[in-house]
Amino acid sequence: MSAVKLLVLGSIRRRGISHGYAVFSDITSWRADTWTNVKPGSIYHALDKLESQGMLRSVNSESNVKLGPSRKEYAITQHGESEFIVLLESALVSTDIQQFSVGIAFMDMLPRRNVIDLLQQRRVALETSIQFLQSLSTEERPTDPSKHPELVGIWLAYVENEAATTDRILVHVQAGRYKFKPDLLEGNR
Amino acid sequence: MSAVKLLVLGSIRRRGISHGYAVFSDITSWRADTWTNVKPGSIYHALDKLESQGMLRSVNSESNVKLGPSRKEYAITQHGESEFIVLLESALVSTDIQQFSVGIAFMDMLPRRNVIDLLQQRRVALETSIQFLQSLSTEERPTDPSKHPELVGIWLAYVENEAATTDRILVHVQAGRYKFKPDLLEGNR
DNA sequence: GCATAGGTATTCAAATTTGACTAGATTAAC
DNA sequence: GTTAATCTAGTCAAATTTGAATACCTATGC
Repeated sequence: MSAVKLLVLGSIRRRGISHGYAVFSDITSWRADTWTNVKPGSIYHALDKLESQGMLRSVNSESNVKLGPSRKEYAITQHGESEFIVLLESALVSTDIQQFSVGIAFMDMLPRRNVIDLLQQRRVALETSIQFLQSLSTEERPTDPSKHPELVGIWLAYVENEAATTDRILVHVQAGRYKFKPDLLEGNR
Repeated sequence: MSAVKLLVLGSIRRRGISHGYAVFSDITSWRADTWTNVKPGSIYHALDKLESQGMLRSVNSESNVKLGPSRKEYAITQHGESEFIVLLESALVSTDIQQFSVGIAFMDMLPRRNVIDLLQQRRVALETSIQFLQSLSTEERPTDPSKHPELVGIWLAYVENEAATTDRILVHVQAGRYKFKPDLLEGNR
């Protein structure tokens, strides 16, 4: 699963009412097309799919100001809201950089505490990968690719870099940077 | 395009005559299933496709030693050989880590000189990305994701790490590590 | 006043990927 | 010796992604 659904839900959520081309413009304007790979076709497919799953609903906006061909407009449903949160949380723990990027783009939709927790989970998962990769034996004259020092090196460097990146963001978020969804300070529990 | 075609061609090329399940075993044995994402279904699809494009041909091996259900066996054609080289060269310059990994796994099928040249090209492409990402302005209170310091930071760290990784491999290859395809030392030209 | 370029908006066929399923052979357990 | 598990091998429908094509509207130059 790519990050299209999260990107589409997030874009529509921001605007309240939106349509395919606006989602596409958002995504290209915030350069998400370079750090993920979503093409127009995937967006329209995702819109159909999300609507059929009850996460979006069609709205025929009164203020459908014509600037071109007719549009199909959508709004997010309650079901879509909760799906958005689920996808967002899973993106923030994903070791995949594309998923993770989209998660960071929308992280302000969650409370700070929650984000810190998810980032720590990602950190742990990356640490496990580091341990695993370090445990692999390599050979100067590798008999098969799994023993190739450069191949192992590529992936070790990748996960170590992701771990460092995660740590850095964690520090910033813990230090109070960026605005987040207000946390309900719960006196009970 | 994922790295499936390159992986399938490379696996069959190594064995001379092979079949879907053997390709799948190779790929999992050299852990390519963790650093790319190829599932059995994609392999069989790629085999069909490559055959229909004349890059593989069916062979009914005499020594089809039965150890289970019947197999479909393939060998690489001359056309497949040249496609393999094209895909391999493009993998080695790709900034995508999955593509690149597969390229490294098979780099010994090219002459050392050629590999060095391709790695230098990758290095240049990454440098361009670094320059671009460094030129982006960010905001503490980003109005949209493209201005988010952490988002830009994630990608900058990624490409800088890839650049460093490429440099490291380049140094090793230039220093004479690993065996490569013998270079035809050309007196003319 | 009209072609044409560019921005807006979507559709659709084709290619690819995923995930679940089928099924034959061999091994291990009992 | 027969059941269950595992390994070998592949198929197929459904989901997703890609890329090209369509079509409407507005501004611009000439």
